[in-house]
Amino acid sequence: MRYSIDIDRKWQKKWADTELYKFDENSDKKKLYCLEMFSYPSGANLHLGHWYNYSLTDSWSRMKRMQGFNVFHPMGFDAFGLPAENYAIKTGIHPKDSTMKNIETMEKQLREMGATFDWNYELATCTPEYYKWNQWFFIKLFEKGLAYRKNAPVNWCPSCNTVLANEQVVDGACERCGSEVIHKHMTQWFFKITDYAQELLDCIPDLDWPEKTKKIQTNWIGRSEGSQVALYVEKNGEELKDEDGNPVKLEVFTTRADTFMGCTYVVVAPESELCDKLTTDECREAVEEYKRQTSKVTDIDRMSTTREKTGVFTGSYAIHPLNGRKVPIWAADYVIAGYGTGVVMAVPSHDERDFEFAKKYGLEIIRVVQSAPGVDDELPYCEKSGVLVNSGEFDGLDMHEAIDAIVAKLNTMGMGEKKVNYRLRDWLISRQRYWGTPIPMIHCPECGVVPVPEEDLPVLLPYDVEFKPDGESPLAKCDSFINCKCPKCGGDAKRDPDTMDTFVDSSWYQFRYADNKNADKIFDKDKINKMCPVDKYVGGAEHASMHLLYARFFTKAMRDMGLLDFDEPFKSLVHQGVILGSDGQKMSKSKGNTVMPDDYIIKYGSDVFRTYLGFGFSYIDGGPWNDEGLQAIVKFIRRIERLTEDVAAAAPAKADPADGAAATASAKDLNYAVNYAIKAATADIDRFQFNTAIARMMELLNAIGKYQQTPDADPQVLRAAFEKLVLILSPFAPHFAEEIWETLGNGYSIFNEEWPEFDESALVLDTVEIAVQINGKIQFKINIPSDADQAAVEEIVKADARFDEALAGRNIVKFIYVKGRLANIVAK
RNA sequence: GGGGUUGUGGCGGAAUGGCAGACGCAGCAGACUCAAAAUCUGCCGACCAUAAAUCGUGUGGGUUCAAGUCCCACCAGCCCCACCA
Repeated sequence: MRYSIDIDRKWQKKWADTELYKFDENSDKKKLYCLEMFSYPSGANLHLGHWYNYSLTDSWSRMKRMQGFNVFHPMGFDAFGLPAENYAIKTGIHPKDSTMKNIETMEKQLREMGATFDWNYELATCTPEYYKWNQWFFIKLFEKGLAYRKNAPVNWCPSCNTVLANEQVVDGACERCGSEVIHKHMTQWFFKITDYAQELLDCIPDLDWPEKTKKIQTNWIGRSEGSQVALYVEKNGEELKDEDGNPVKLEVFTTRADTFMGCTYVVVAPESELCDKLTTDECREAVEEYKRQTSKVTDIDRMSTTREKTGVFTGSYAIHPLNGRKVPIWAADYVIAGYGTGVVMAVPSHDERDFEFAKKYGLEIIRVVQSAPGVDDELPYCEKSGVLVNSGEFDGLDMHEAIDAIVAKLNTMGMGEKKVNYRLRDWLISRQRYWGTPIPMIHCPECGVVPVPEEDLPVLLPYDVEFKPDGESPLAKCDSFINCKCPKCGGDAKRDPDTMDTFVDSSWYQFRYADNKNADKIFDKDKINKMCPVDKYVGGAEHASMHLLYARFFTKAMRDMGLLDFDEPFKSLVHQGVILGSDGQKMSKSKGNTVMPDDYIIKYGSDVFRTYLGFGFSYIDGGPWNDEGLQAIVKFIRRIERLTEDVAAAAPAKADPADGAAATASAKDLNYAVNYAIKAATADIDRFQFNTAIARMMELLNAIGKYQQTPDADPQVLRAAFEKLVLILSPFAPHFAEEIWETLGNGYSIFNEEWPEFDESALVLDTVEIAVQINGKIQFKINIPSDADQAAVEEIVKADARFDEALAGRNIVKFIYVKGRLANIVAK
């Protein structure tokens, strides 16, 4: 037998013909839902990242299948998105055509991987059968008040006259034409994920997720406990009032209400509506100019504490509610509209950014906190401890008491309260693009915003659309799409011209898989409760904050709508690492450092490639590509091939390595090796540590080779050990293992065999070598009975002549024995 | 700027706080061979002629009987930051 791609093809055909991996919804085995993050069909070929993620997660799920789980393992495509549209703009090939073609190619390649996907459950998000339910759910969210419209900035290229994605903005310029990108405000749809901020936070500790991912989510939600305080506004010498004649209040969130008496100015985000309202006629021109400047700066740069602060006076003043001080209101870009209330109280004496700004613009600086009474610390003094000064009735209070006292006082005036703020912002889902789910809303001049009636769904994405960028959403230019009748009044109306963020598609696909052909419902509740949540979810760590949070939000919203009965979509999560180019850089076509899996598959077969991916890297860390180690697997597979011939020649009668154990010492050694390999490999595969699992298999192969060399080797014992090796290797080399199984006359299929169990008693050795240390330094090694207790070990060690020599007359202070490992003697 | 993360032989990488370098790749030596390939055996962190000893997990501190592992500071690299997916 000689393993090659032909063997891959032989078994792929047989698996397909016999529907070996067909999922049985009615099985009474325990359900296990194993899911990899689905892929975006951008290029025509599967890249190395897909292979790394999918092939090895498939190995994991193959083991689970052999362990007796009813494994649900579907695959599909995240098929809407910007790249297909960009490709279309460049080449004229319609996104639907290129996407469908890419999906076809990728499906074929995924089959060539030899994975256990059941293609009956496939889905593609760009099909009306799928996106209909995006629209349906959008309307449900709208009905619940969880979808709403507000103004938000977009990146705008004034030259191309179009909206740009962040990735299309390179150093503040349009990637196509190089013009300077500005921020433009548009009315857009948001999902109110902030309603779930607290629950999203509360459920994190119970998730079986990587700690770092939990940390990222916790920080992303960013709960902070503080206070909201308010100031009235004076504009042109008069109190500013709203349309109803009520005084306008500037609401400010702060974690440092204790410093409120030191507030000497207030800052508003320049792009906010509030800023426009506050700006006086005299200052209008300067503010407008400043807004033009800031519209070019990214949020990340704006929040940087090292960047030089800039700002401009709005002409209005805020009135401090406690001391009546009239403080100027400035517009400055270190405050961001979408963040908190978009207004900041500035206390230059106790905040670095405020201090820098105040010094630059000559604003007043008043110390209100001292580290201890009478100590004039250098300003800004930002430590979170101290006592108050220059704060009238609050002088002398500890700053923590002062927060309570000041907020309590403000509260009696209706000007402040304790408040929890979250860094998390609502999810902006409108995209001014073609290749996505149309937003199922109608804008009627009479009735306002009206949802499309459920029976009219899906709102189909039209095929013939001009999606070249020229200033409008592509759908807005498609007359047959955009013009419609209002479902309420029947009058002429227009559809929403935007499409949804593709993260909407990927926030609930994990549920649709389980009921992917349901034409009547988003999914059947009983079915989803039975099949979901996902038991093991595997994908890139780059999704730690957004995709994974959005999917959790959708699950909770669906639960509250009664669509399903659990709280979290993904019980257990693993992130595979990133395989970089051999230059240590991220792989990209432009850098020319990509690796094509197909080249290796053709040359070595998919099993060699998969096993190498498992062996050559720490799965969770990834690392630079290097195929030198591939030889390790080539040699490993060849050795097994040769052994197969030897073993197949022996009688097929089943024997256990343990049977021979009583007979010979060599058989006993082999039996130990078999059981150790099974135990360790099983545990390692379970925790996605494939490199050490395969290392244990190599050790077992070495042990089998050694046994084979012994003169008294029993062919049946050899065969039994070899079969165990093939079984535990089978998840990584499925075609190869299937071929061996057939060669051995063991029938079809090896994947219907049970995963081998190990025998703990075979792992108990009579003696064990331990290290003897004095004060932590190794002196010598010694064999002891493996069941010896500390007293017995102490006696054995003390009786050894080497011990006296090493002790050199010192006294024994303490004797520590770590079972089966070492003895450490503390000596003085 | 904020958040996350990594740092171990020539290389990929192992190591529940317990003998650092498992398992391999590459390399070196030997066996087999007319020869080569393949295969098999042995060696393979530094220092050192060799052995012993000593040193050794980015740097500097600390905790501990014991630190690659835990804590603090620093250095270097990588990833993410809300319109890429």
